[in-house]
Amino acid sequence: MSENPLKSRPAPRKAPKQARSLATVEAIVEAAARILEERGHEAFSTNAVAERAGVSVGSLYQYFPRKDALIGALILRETSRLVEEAESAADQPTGKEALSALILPCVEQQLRRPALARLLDFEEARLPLDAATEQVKMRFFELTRATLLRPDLPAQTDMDVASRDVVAIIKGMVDAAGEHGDEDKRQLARRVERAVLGYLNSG
Amino acid sequence: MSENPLKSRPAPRKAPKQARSLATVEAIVEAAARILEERGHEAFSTNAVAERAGVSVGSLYQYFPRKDALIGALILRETSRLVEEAESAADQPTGKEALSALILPCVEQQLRRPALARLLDFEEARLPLDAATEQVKMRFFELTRATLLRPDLPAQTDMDVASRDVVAIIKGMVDAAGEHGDEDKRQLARRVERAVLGYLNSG
DNA sequence: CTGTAATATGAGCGATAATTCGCTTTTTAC
DNA sequence: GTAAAAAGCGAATTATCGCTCATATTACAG
Repeated sequence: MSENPLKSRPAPRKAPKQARSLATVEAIVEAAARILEERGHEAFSTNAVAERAGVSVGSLYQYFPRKDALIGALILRETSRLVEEAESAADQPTGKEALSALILPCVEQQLRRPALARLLDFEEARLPLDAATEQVKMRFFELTRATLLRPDLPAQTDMDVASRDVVAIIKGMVDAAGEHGDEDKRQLARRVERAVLGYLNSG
Repeated sequence: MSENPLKSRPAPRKAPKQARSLATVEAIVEAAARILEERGHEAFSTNAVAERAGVSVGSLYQYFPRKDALIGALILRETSRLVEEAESAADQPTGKEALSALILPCVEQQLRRPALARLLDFEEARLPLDAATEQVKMRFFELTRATLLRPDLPAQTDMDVASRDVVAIIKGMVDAAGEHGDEDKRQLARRVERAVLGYLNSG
């Protein structure tokens, strides 16, 4: 009755218990990242990832139930890092500073590994995400929303729409910059702030 | 000497001469679009496209030298349509109206077939585009640039950067809207205009 | 030291899918 | 009508790749 008719459940594999296997899992995830960013989705095969990680395919399948789980793990890793850095927004004295503290991590994340960031952004829309990832994403949205509520920023009529728009503006500009190539971190961050503040002010 | 060692040339296949084959080519391209937007990259196989188009794989390969050429044709088709509609920007009396005339087609294109638009946008970065497509894309960029030069819009210090940013803001917001689902065309267009004007004004 | 649990291995199964090619059918030109 | 060109066909070829499993190695508890 609780079986899987066609599409199988998330199928949680073995969790690493010893230090050795923890290192294996990390190596696999990082290998997946490198293959994706260097050679794209096309070359992204489980065999390629295993080889690059210096382990066997069998080991890979002990910790990741299917190929897509690798991408899932990557999304979780990268999103968690972004949100951790963005948490500092909550501590800023003014809304304007909080906004900067929100934007800078996005810019840094994107410029650090542009190809990877862009690709994962796309996969995020395609893959069903697990609860943990969904929660981290939600947290970022909440941080944005709370920032827009700061008293020194112009009030918005619909906070949900405004939050989505702001996130979309950031994502769009930062993505384009990653595609275009060489960009100065500070300059880009300043331009994104300009765009977002411009949007908020003209509400 | 003029041979292809490993990666073959664009390999131009037969061009359709009769009405029958023209219809075949169109059916194939549209089938490719439908498979991509309905079932994603995963299900996008030449056999699936041929079947959906009601032709044989052999026929498909008479007009498209390889699988990717299907996506290339789709990108050209969609981009051309967008640019055609955006041409009206040049005829607008004011810069503000020209900006609207630039933004509206983007919004319409995206909301018409959101999944397809998003996917092609991603493929555009992955695939090497032919000269024709490159030229159409350039034309859109030029239209944007010319619009930003209108005297009633605030002057920008770096027109290239400003143009890229504006395109990025449009793309980002419109993409997010397509992902989010139900959106009102007019409302979305108005919000994008707000964002772009806000950006331009705070320069 | 020894038994057991954890971890690692990689050849190979089964499935899918890109592309070709010899052939048939349809259209056009005369 | 007929020959040649254009269009269409789809089984067969070839290759790749996701994933499993029977087996080997390593770590750890007592």
